[in-house]
Amino acid sequence: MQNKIKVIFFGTPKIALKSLEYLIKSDKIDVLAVVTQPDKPAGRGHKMTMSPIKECALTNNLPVFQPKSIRKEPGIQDELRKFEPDFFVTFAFGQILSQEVLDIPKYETINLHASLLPKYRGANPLQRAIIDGEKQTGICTMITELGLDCGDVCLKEPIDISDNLNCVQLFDIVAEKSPEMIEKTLIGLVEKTITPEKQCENGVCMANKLTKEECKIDWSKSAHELHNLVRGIYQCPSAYFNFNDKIIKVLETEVMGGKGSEGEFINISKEGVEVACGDGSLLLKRVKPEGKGEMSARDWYNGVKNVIKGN
RNA sequence: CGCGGGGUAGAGCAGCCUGGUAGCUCGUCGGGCUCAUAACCCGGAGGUCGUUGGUUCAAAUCCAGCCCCCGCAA
Repeated sequence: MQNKIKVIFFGTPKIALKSLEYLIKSDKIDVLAVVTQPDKPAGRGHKMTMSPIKECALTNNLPVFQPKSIRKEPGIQDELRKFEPDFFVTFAFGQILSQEVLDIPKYETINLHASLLPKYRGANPLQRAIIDGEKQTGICTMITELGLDCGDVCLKEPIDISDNLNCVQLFDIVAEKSPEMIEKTLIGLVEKTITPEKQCENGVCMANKLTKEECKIDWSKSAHELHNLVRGIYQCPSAYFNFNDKIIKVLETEVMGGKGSEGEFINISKEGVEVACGDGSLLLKRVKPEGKGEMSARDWYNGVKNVIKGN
């Protein structure tokens, strides 16, 4: 290949960071600019915080654009057009593009989506796949079209989900595998060795945003379902239940076969606290009570016993 | 100045309001019981109560400052 492929990278959270870094270092790709979400007040104290992608762009002296909504800001669109990019690359950007935006690059806009399309289109594909107990998910690169994750698929790579894999581990796997897939897709499209394929419309399902209600543990559900929920939303934002008016986040569990009334602590052991569910029981191994750090469920119970006695 | 919880033995907590011998569960060490045990019984070690200063005859406890950890919200 004679010339580097000129791209503008659209992304926001950490999962896309390795991809951006990789493309910047690549000798086949030239990253011209970065588009990311505006800085926002975040965290305790509401300090203004920039996205991980912006930080990376700044340290690499790349121009950064932060539209509130790229669709509604023709000024920024014009700026991007001036770079004469070959491609736009989007990865967890967090905004919907418009046709005017899609028309800017010489070739296409490609998007990376972490599911085996057409399954799990939308906001939370990784977490949804685990919550649903899927044994496999994957990563797709695709041609971006106006609908949500509905464009033709370029490359597809499956990822197995083992029984105890949590979403943070899965994020890491996706973050790790994505960079090369993006590069391959770009090169493949330029050299016409990749033919994008239409998605089969039969298997479409959506990965909707998680609601707060979904994150609360309902002990009438089966131990399997709850185990999947716990690992599916591990640390972000974590499944929880209430105890003594405190939120107790559950970080690690194991499915057991114990019996008892739903929500009852049926056994305390070195391994943790076993709680009866609608079907089977769930062994809580690691928890994080409100205001406290992460601890083993056994330690938590040791402390909480005191308070119950005191009441 | 977004709202809030917390820092006490290796771990998790109580005690603080109403100052006066620092306690509980677990772990650990030693001993006992037992065919055996992660179960039970007996005993031991282990804490300048985050830090600095103030009030007091006396501060984990009251007051002020500082450091650190975390939940909500965004």
